[in-house]
Amino acid sequence: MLKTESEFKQRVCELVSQIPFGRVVTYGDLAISSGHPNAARIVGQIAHFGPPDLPWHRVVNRMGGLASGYYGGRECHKRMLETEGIRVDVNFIIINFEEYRWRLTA
DNA sequence: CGAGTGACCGCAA
DNA sequence: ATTGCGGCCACTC
Repeated sequence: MLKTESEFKQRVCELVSQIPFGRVVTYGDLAISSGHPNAARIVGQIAHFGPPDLPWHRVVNRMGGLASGYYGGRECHKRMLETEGIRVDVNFIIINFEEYRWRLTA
């Protein structure tokens, strides 16, 4: 068996790194796809302390809104999404979020 | 090693 | 419809 240490993190890390361009995912989905339906909080921790190489800017909350602890602030995050071709509301909420939402193969 | 925190989500009043 | 609270697991100090 694999090491029981942070199997969850490995899963989330992998999924995030596999998010296609111009696509977004929710913390909840990542948690569910990782095996823990209500571990969305952990995803946030991993996102904050996790590897910066991963496109965390493509990860948003359930409402499709940008997070708060992103490096540089929501402004940077918003620009990133816009760079990906995703329209973001002035309230930092992704427009047509469901349309950009990437379906995880749970 | 122990305690606190956290980029969340879901439900209840 | 809105607001408030709890829970769950991992990571850091």
